[in-house]
Amino acid sequence: MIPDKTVERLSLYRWLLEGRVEPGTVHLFSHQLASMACVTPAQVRRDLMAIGYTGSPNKGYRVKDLAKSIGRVIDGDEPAQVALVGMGNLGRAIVSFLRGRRSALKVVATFDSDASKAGRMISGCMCYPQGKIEEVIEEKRISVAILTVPAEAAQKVADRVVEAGVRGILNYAPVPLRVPEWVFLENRDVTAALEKVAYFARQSAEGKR
Amino acid sequence: MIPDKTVERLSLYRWLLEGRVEPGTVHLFSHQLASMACVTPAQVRRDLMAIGYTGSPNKGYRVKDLAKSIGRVIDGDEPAQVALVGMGNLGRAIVSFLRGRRSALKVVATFDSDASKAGRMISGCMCYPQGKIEEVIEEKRISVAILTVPAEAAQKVADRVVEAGVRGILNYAPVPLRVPEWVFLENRDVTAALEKVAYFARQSAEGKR
DNA sequence: GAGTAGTTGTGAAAATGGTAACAGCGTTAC
DNA sequence: GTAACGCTGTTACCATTTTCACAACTACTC
Repeated sequence: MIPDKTVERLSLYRWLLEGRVEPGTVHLFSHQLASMACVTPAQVRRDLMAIGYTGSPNKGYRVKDLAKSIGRVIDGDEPAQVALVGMGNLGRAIVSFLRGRRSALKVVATFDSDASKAGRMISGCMCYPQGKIEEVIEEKRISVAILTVPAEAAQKVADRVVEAGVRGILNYAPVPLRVPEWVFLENRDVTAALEKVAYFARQSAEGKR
Repeated sequence: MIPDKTVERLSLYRWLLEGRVEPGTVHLFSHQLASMACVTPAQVRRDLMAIGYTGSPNKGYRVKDLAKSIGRVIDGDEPAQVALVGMGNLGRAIVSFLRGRRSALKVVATFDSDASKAGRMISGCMCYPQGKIEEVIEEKRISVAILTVPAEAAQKVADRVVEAGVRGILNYAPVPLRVPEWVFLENRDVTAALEKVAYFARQSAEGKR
């Protein structure tokens, strides 16, 4: 099992390799990739060790090969199907954002409690009424859900998507969720992140005084 | 210095204490707060130790006192001033979201490269042209910046806000940023988060097969 | 007043994540 | 041919974060 943080960095490495590299570059050393990703060379080598990719001591890593190897590990055989629940401002922004990026991950369904949004394409994706969560998730074999619903609704929605078969949740609602231990949960509360940044910014400012 | 993760949880505890508690509750035990926050009781006690708050062995923690103590540590004396750069879909969504929440953090300025947005109130906050970043940040003593700009622009904007005096950056652009070591940086790349969740969701699904 | 139940605060251990150091190996220089 | 160089893969070490376990304490009971 590859550690949490490593997966995140691998995703970044791949993105860098797919277009952020000097055009025409075939080989790359760990220190070059490290510099682009703002991490140490040792970190890069260790991360690549986790996926079993091996470079040559004198050429480094083959850009295309490496990107493909990372893809095999992260994406697996077929791309994961993703649903997003809660088409408020944040939900729509995320859907639009993801549509613009090449990724093996596709948002194939969105849901909203507002019935007037149902049945329409919003931000390029079909929006269903919330009553159809179970039906659509099962039918489309959706395994990942993004939650951008109000705090009050989050736990109930989480319970429903888990019950319907979702194995991973990316939670933007500012509330902790209780999920079974086999469901992977990542919290992305904006307020908490901002308070953390503000706290350390202040620490830094006080240190300078 | 309080550790990174602890600050995030403290922020959550405070939010829970300020309204998610059974009305009329005066005292609270660590296991009750832990249950609400979905962490272990030991974790709660450790976190509170970090801010030097101490409860009574038989009553637990005083709800109001604790919330206030956390606030003193996290917020400091005066609330931090926040700027957001990049009023695209995501930027506007975040500004709206933050406006709706009680928080010591106020977004007091936004910026966009699109000149037609300049000088107008957008999502309830004054939007300035990007040329005024330095001027406005210095004038309003802004110490925290949220970046929701395209990947290509992110490093340049980061350099400018740091130069102007910002000490903490919350980065939503999907690109690693190089900042001086005294600037606190938190990355919130949506794609990376989603790929991570998808990876572990798949692991979980394969384990069950 | 002594005993009991239930909690806190904290040292010690475990787990997790990152860094440093080095053996091994192509490649190049001479 | 061989010595030297520079990089990789890997191991051992270090730092940070979480969990465990338990002494100390307070209220309550009898």
